[in-house]
Amino acid sequence: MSQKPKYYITTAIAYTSGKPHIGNTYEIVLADAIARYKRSQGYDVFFQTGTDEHGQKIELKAEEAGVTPKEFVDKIADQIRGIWDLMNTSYDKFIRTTDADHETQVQKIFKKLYDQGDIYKGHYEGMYCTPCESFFTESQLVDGKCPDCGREVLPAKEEAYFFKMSKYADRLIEHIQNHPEFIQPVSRKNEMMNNFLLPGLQDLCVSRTSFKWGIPVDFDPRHVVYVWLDALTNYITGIGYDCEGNCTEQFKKDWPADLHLIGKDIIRFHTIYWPIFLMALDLPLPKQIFGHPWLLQGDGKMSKSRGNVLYADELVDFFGVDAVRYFVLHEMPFENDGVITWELMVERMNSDLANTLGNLVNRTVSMTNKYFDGVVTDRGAAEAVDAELKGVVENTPKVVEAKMNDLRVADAITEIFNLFKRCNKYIDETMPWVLAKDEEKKDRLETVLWNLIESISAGAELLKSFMPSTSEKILAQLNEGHVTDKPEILFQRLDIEEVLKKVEELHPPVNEEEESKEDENVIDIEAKPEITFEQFGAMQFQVGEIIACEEVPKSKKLLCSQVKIGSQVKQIVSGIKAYYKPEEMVGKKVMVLVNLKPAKLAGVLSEGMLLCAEDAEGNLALMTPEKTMPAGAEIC
RNA sequence: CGCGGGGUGGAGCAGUCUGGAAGCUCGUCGGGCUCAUAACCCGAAGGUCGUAGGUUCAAAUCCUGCCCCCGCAACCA
Repeated sequence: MSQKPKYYITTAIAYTSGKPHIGNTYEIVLADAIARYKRSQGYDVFFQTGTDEHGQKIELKAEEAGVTPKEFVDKIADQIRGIWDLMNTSYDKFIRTTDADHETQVQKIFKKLYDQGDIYKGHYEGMYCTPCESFFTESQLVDGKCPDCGREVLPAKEEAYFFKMSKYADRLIEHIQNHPEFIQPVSRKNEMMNNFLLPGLQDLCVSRTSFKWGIPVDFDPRHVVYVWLDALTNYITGIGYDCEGNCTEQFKKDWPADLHLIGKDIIRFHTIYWPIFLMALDLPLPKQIFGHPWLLQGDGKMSKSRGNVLYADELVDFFGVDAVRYFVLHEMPFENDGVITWELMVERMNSDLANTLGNLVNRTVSMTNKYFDGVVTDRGAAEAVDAELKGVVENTPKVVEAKMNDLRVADAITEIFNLFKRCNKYIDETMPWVLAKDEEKKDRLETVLWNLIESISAGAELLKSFMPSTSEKILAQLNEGHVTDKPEILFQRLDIEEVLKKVEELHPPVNEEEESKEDENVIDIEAKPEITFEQFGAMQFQVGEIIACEEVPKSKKLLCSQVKIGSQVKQIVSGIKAYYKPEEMVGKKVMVLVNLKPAKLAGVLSEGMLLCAEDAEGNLALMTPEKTMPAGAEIC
């Protein structure tokens, strides 16, 4: 029997729709650092990660690629696993939602929840966005398009199973209020409570009939289990949950999870739906859910046309595995999004890794070789200056432990590097090269070097969880006072200009003109069904002159315009505040859909629609007549 | 009055709960040293702590108004 306390940590499972970028990779590295640290603290750690492989999006992508969905996800899952391995992450289990035992168990869970009345059959009606696999109500649409991706949506109605969320809401609210550590960072807690729990939970759709690539509902095979009941349950199926009661020993030991590490975008699903599923299954809730921030590109969002998408394997080619681990762990603050740029990485590489740490090891090994042929022991020639160094060495593990317990991984690393900085200072304080000139100071010199080796080794030991192979290399070079003949360069300094040049060669920048040209030519929108001339004729378009315009109070995007059309004036509200100022609207002649049924927007009546062109980024441009036309002129 | 987070030397952040000489990393400048990867150590310059008021012996910190940024929610005819 193991006496060690257990620690079960998971990452979110990665969606197998494409190659993961550095932001996705961050999560697994963070989890790995925590897992390794807990192991070093004597915990019996189980660390699970994996892939989420079902859904319509994958079905479509596979079709495009001309392969079966299974072939498609096999390839991507391999790729993801390859990157996790490249990053030297120590996961114990890589679960895939296409694993047979997971699928079986999800079917059983679905059935159980149905039998006990938590899941019921109803139907879903609304506008559906295929790429996002989401239904939206009419009112949620943006310009009649998907609010998430901006693409076309189609009206759809389908039979579906729903989960009764409201039944467990009170219990969940109570749990969250009684366990302040449950949602991390705490600022997210309020967001969840105020926006979702307190106003009342909607029932959650848990099945689909619109695609096939999913786990079939065994008692109603036209349905497949829809995303969250399939994906979230990986945390229990992966360690051997069985809802008929035959759970594995491992499940009994490891559940509930100690930490679900997830991105801040899916906090809602993990802090609301997941706990409620668990309540329905009569299982204890995970102890903590940490929604980590995102790692962002310095100059805006990643975009392939800008050639600035960062991938882990590419960064590893430039910097090496441990350096990349260091960047992502160190640059990520606890609560706000972190920024990562080539400049920043080179700076960290040079100043922290090469200068502070690498050079420290190098000079220590060199001096030990030079003065003592590579072997030193403690001569006991202590002096007052040693005490401060020793104090830092003794204290750092405690500080690191405190930081790690709060999941402040970046801070923990900083503490370790402070130890190395203190070592560099110690060298200047003791000036070994001066001691070396005086034969009588030989013992003191040896003691100084011994203290250094011991201190650096202690630091390297702490570094193990964050930069495992670097830690090993340092310990091997110092080897308890029997140092290597020649110091190995741990991190080579890099020249920022050269790096940027290479990056540019790797990703030739798309120049502005080409990019905009590309945008113009490249926009394809989903084709709508053909209409008749009569249908077209039903719509009345006219030129309107904007005679007044003001912002709609309390709305972020709306402008309210008075539009003169012929002899009448209509009030029209439009979502274009981000692109036009009210004063520049006045006087414009624009294209208006006049006979649209009036509606209220943010409480303001709108009696028509100003027509705009929209590019791929959602930028809008008003349509205006190419020659001067009077207000009210018909557009036909 | 939808909810929440934030605005601190050139850059990135800590400090705010529990008022009491404004701190860290990088960069810049000057000095020291030479064991070392032009690395290391020391020092300096640089901040109206978004803004306007208030409380206080004392405010980055507490209170109030306002401006700006960012999430979530709503909304974009």
